[in-house]
Amino acid sequence: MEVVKTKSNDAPRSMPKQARRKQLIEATIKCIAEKGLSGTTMADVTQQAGLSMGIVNLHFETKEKLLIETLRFISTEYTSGLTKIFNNEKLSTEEKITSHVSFDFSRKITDRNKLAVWFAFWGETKSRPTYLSICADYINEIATNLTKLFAELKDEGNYTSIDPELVCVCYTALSDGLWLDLLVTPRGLKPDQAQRVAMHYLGTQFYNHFSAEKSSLRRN
Amino acid sequence: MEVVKTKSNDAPRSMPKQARRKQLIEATIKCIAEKGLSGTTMADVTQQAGLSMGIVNLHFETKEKLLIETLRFISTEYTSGLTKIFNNEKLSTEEKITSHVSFDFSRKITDRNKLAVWFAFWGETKSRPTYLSICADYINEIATNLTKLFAELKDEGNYTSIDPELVCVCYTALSDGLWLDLLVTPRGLKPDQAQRVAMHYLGTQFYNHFSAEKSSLRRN
DNA sequence: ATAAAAAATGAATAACCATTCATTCGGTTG
DNA sequence: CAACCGAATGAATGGTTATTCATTTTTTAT
Repeated sequence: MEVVKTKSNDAPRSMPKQARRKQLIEATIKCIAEKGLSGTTMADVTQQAGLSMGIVNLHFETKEKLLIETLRFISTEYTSGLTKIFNNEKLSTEEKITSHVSFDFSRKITDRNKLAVWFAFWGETKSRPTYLSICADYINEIATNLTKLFAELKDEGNYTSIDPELVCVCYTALSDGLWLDLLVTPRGLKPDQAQRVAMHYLGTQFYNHFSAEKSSLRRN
Repeated sequence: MEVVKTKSNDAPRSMPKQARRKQLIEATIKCIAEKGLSGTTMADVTQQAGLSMGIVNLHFETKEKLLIETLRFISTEYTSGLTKIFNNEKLSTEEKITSHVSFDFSRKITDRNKLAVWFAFWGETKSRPTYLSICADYINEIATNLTKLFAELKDEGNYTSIDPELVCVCYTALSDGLWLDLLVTPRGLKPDQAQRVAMHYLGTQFYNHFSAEKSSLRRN
């Protein structure tokens, strides 16, 4: 058990409250991965968290709000990771792009529980526009940033026939598809192989920067 | 109303029975698209079909079985379309590949209702392996066929450094990601633009066959 | 035309599940 | 130590929904 320091009178109660919320969100992620979005009940979540039935309504008011906060949680985790890379002054354009790709296929992001949550929500966006509205902003921001990076690298490398926007759309769709692959066929591609596939595509565009020499699927 | 000929005594009752099943499956597709997998009730489906409550249990025994048959229906529709192309003796390898891509982004396949069903099920595969097992066979078959086509085109065009398997994985992930895009942001890419993105990638591999001249996103 | 069989209906049932709230718990304060 | 207060509990509630099946309607066979 953690000992929570309540000496300070600035944020005494809010800290433990946030911790509870995070605990419940993490329980929710696990439940969605194990039982699906439709199969996840309040009883499941609270039991997974080792707490009692009423706790979710106490902290989130409603099941739907818990789900929304869960989606927001993984969205924020993803976006903030990428924003950090994009704003890192120490990295060159090329390094930012490779960092972006590495992040996309890092353990944190390709965790199958989280991927299950992503796709559970994507599968419901048509019927529940709220889910989409949570992600819409970050999707646009990431696309804008990534397109900028591709445009910069195009200039730096004197590539003439590259369409940065097209490359961004293509890369984004490719990584979405690779995530789906990682989720549904865990016996197939492994994250590092998926990353190599993504780099293989970027290698076709920025051939002087991302050599395709080692992008084979068959690797020791 | 259709007039069903029941003269023949070989398959008299089975025809109308199949028709009912198809009617219910189509109602299910619409409901899943409109209300999500978790939000789709028996009452919704039967009402959508203009029939009475008990009808699903009569024809499918159980809700779960209806869902499984619905997934099987769209899987079969997709696979049989591709198989027809692959087995069409009149088409050259190049034509088979372009037909494959055209099919992937045809109206029939990019119908947002059907895409919603696809991703609704993908979002639940981790918790319900049955859903995956329905698709596992066809996924493998399609990958095998497509890899073969890429290998053939590689030989025909004397491309030296192409890895057909890698290209197949990359193309497949790319089209999955583009479908997701078509589903969640219908204001964004249109099917024909998505198809151009897919061809843009193939153009990077088979540059002598699939010219990249008109793969820009911005098109009248 | 009539009987028999099949298909369809929809009210009733039973299971499930989100939410509520009276009560308990644990810690802080005076 | 006693009074207080927010956090947590979990049994009870009420709404929802899959499934059943006795009855009705339609089709087929004689």
